[in-house]
Amino acid sequence: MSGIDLAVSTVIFALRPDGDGRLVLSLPLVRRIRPPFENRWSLPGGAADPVESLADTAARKLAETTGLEPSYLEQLYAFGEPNRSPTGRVVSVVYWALVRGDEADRALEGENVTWRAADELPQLAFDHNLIVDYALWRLRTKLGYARIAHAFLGPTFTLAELRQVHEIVLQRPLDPANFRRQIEASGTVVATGEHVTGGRHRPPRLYRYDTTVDPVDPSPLSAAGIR
Amino acid sequence: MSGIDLAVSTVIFALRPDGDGRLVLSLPLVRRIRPPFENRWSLPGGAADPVESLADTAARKLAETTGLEPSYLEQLYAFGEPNRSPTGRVVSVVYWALVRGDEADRALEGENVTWRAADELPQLAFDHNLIVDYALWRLRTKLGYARIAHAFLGPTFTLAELRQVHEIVLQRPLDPANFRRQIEASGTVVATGEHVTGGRHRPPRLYRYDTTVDPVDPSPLSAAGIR
DNA sequence: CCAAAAGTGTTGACGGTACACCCATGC
DNA sequence: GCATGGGTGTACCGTCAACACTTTTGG
Repeated sequence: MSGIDLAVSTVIFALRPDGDGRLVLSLPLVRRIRPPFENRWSLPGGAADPVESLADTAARKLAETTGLEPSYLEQLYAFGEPNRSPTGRVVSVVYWALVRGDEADRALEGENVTWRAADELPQLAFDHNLIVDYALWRLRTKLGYARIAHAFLGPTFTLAELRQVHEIVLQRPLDPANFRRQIEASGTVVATGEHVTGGRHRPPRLYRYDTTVDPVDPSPLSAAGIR
Repeated sequence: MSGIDLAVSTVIFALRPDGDGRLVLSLPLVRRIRPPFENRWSLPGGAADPVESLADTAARKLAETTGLEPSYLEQLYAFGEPNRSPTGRVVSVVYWALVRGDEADRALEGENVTWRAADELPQLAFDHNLIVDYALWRLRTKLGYARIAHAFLGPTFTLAELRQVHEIVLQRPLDPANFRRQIEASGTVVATGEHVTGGRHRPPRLYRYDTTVDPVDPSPLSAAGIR
């Protein structure tokens, strides 16, 4: 009708072990099986659904390609430059998502789905490299003021694990003492009272995210239930 | 084709004098002349253009309804809830814009276009009240960390004028001394060397925005030339 | 006891706020 | 001179980075 195709894509972040067993910020890519950019890797996505909300479509595509559910999902940007697809006008509403590491371990992977380190991506189809760069920038920026790192972890975690998430995403070491105080001051986590034993050191406390407070985003959109 | 209509709308902010001559944060609304929401006020916008970029469409619609050019334009959000229009599925990519006050004085206004104070809006069509709330939140938040207030002013301005912009948008008084130091420390304005005479007080310096530094947004998108 | 990581305490630099005070102009 | 706003100086306070130090486990 309007001559413009509407698509939904998602940048999916997870922390996965690399060859050496070290956790790396990674994302899944899907191989394009038809032109344009045939055989090139691209972001998971597809045509917008006439009935679903855009966020639901993003979550569904995420589940279809990875078998996972997002623990965090947020709209990134609507990309609509006229020449971004050689086949015609396409406007892509892009979301970004976080998935838990223990879930990502059992993620689908195969001939047409691959996980790659976020900072070592091949040349992707369309403008998807730019999109990932922007999503990375948003993730790193938002980690500074919103408490979303727990979305990479399970329901309970130690502060050392939470700090490791920050360190991997931000790519720099953080002072354990100061990190502890910042998190405790934010009031977003509560101690479960349990401890983790088995390490060759003092047993750390277990925490869980406090769901009763702190919406990550105080914007009017979250109040309206829009993600 | 997909059964989804793609629209572009814009929240246009300007500082305009109210009845008492005091500047108020205002925005233009257009009267809907057909169902749904016939005769209701709504945001300027229309169907996405197959050839133009989304930002260009937003700027063109802005010019068509107000006769003005935006001094700042940025994408706000893509609204796409399935039930936001009673006539069918519509996804609206919404932009927000700032226009200069001296331009806004000669803005078009008539039977089907009206300017209203941003915090005293009537009930608008569709979800446009929510959209304006979000745009207001973004404007106020962004004013705190990005130097965009000059977009409301002419090419040269005094620090008192710039401070007044902040005070009106943020709706609270600011300390002139501290405001001066913050702005000067940001390095985003330079003194022209000229002064404004005629006031019953010491003549203030004139400043202009320093275009050589400080992109308002250091995100990868602005580096790629996308607004 | 030793190693290692958890957790606490202390200090100094920095940025923002409050506010006293001086400057330059019109009347 | 006086009122008015422009512009400067300074003290205080909270936040954060740096780092010394204590605690609790496994071996």
